[in-house]
Amino acid sequence: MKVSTKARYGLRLMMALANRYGQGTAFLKDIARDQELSEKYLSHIVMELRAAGLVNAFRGSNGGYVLAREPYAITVGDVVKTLEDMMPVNCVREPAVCGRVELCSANEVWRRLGEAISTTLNQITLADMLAWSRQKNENYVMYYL
Amino acid sequence: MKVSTKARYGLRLMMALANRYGQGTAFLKDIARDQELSEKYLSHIVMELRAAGLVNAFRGSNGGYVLAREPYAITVGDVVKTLEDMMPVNCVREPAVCGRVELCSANEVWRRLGEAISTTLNQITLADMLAWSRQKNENYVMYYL
DNA sequence: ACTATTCCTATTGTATTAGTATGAATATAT
DNA sequence: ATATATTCATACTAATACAATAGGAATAGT
Ligand code: FES
Ligand code: FES
Repeated sequence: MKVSTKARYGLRLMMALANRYGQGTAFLKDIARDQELSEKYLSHIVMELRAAGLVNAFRGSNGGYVLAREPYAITVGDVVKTLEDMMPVNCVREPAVCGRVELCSANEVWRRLGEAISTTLNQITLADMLAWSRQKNENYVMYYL
Repeated sequence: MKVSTKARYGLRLMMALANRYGQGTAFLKDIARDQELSEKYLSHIVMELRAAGLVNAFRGSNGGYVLAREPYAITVGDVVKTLEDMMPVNCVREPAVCGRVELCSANEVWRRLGEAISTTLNQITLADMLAWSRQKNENYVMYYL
């Protein structure tokens, strides 16, 4: 039960964009360098985020990416669910997978788990994360002064 | 973010034992047949459950397995956490994995997610599941009479 | 002794995930 | 126009984790 690196990288990418929201587009190249991630791999990820309407893309020289909405209007759930399936088991949505779902009590366990996961991630916005990050950064700087 | 089949099978195995709790030992062979799972594969799983103190084993002819505690005293969390890691990301427990955890706000997201997962699974007992299952079974039988 | 079970270790198979390669399409700037 | 810098699209390869099997040793009843 691990979240994929795709989702983790995707969230970091979104945070990089959130962090400079309002300051124009960012090149994938720069984000990849800053976050120390493969640009090629990130390009797959950002394309999915674009298809999901979470970022806007501009092609050509001086192109780049921007967040499609303000940070408070994008949740971690939005990001994660476009990059991987947040339902921890298939038989909740497709009862056909396990025979005799009517009799299976495990099904209810996984349904509740799925609900807990999405509830948790849906209630954290990128703006929340920005606030945490800035607070952490303050403490960090203070500590090392 | 899927729960492994190991954990899913393990839970079904535990439910099979819970369902006949108080009626002596069960052979793995029979459980495997009833649940339509590979006995070989189940044998790995049940060994881990035994090592975790969730089932007791008896060797030799007329051996078998029994639940180590009463169904209300075993949670789904107990079962799942012995069969896979319930923490969805490594850097929560081992901050060294990602550099600069102090500055990373994603860390807090995964910490909360891990908490939601274990809270959810820890509060469901095998007895709860038995109750659901019996209720479902009643409805099922009624419906098809 | 015989049989039926659990226990142990090693190996193989399979699917998913992670990452790379290559080049086309597109927009800007000179 | 041409050069350049970016995103876009598709195909391929590599690495890892997961699922399952194989073969036999240990153990305990009959
Ligand atoms: S219906 Fe899928 S776990 Fe039982
Ligand atoms: S510290 Fe692990 S996600 Fe940032």
